[in-house]
Amino acid sequence: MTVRTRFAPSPTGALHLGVVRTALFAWLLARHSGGQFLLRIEDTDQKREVPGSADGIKEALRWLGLSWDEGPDVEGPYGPYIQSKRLGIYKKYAQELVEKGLAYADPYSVEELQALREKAQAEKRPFLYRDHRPENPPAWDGTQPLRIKLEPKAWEWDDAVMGKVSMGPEMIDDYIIIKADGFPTYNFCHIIDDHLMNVTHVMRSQEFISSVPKFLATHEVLRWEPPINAILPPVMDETGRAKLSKRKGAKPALDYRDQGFLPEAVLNFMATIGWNDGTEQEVYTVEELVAKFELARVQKSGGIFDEKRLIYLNGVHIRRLSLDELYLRTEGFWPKSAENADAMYKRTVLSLVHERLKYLAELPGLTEFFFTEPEVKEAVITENKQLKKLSADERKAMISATLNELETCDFTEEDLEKRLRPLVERLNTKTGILFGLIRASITGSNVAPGLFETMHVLGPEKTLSRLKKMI
RNA sequence: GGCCCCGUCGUCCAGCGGUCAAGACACCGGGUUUUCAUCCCGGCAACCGGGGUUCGACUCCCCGCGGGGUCACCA
Repeated sequence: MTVRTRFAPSPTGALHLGVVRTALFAWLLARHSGGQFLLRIEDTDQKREVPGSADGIKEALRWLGLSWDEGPDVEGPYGPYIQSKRLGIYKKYAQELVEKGLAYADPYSVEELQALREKAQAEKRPFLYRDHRPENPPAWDGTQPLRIKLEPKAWEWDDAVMGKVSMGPEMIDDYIIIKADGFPTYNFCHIIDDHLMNVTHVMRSQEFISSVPKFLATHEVLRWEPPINAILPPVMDETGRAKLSKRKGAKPALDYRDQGFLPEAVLNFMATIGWNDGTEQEVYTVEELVAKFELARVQKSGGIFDEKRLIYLNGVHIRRLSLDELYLRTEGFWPKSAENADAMYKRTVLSLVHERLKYLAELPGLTEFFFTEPEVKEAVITENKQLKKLSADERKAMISATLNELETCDFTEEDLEKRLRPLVERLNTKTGILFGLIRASITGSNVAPGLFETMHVLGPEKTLSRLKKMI
């Protein structure tokens, strides 16, 4: 049996990382088993649809490399893969159920229903629609909601992640399969699609677990064999008190791209919330994830989204990149002042900050002074515990001596070191002080790459003029 | 509230009846170093509680407690 999984988002806004994790696990299972991964757009709620968000979702998936074998833009044998284009299919199945007496029109108004619900709540008992099933329902003319008739019974099933799960008959009720606007509900049409598209493993996040009996019962009514269900543990926000959601401020996935997070790092991070391979390995390439992923090792308990860990992993993945590869990825992240800079020069600058980068948006802050004259603020001196002890005259004297020494320097790293180290002794000071002063002068910062390499890359002209400016 | 799921360091997690309860992130020390970062050493820190079962429970069972989810013409 070929494994077929799917990711079926609603185009109601940007994709956030909690949802990405669901997509990732489905994708990993398909890729691991050499099966197929489908993308299906579930746009049956016209009111909530956000124009353009389906494109945003696809863009995010492409950025992450979660490629789909069938879906919008990649037609396959079971298309279309957009639910609003499949309305006829759902209607056909609905009609069949009506004819068999397995579905019926709902005669109640929204208000009447609401009143019944409130009454039940006031009496502290669960509301069940089936207690109010109309005895002689009106013929379904398509303007009333259509309900499926489900037999109330207890269900027990095997979930690929949670194991044995059971729920009582109160979890089953006649639910709406076609809304008054003619669109099907998720509960109904996703089952039809998953079946028709031969999806073998259906992954859903934990919020759906109590709906599973409903899905199973629907399969029974349709006389279909249900797929393997897998409930994924929730990803919680940093407070640990709520599921990650855009309402709670989860950032869109593409924000991470714009911050300069690498897709492989994001995938690595998300995969290890709720899954591990049982070894001590923490850093994975995407290929390794594909090779090692298995549903059986997916955790039952939820995990917190700890961005610090993502940042750490991103740094690891950046360091693993070759300089050439990293350079390719930095496009769009350089400071404005680097706009017309020479590619070779930028590449060299990049080599100096390669292992310091945690995410690419840090690039301007780390490299700006290589491209434009830094402003040396007073604070750079006063906030440096070594330099603030120096008087202005002492500083001038040191810089003068440095300028003097560098006059005949060829500005190779070796020569710079050969000149400046002895100067420390001659000036009767400490390396931290002299080098710190030079660094502040030429970079405008107390934090920068190694001094000699920085001076070498900057070259004699800029270095000397910046030093002179300090006097 | 009913129902359901979950419960190991602050965080991600290993463990699957017998371990000094491992690793990583974060944090704190120390080393390397001209700063930062990297790298290397070290430290802090956990089995929710109570009952069982057992020669022996983090591991199995029950009851609490805690957290999350769900009870829509949303997905």
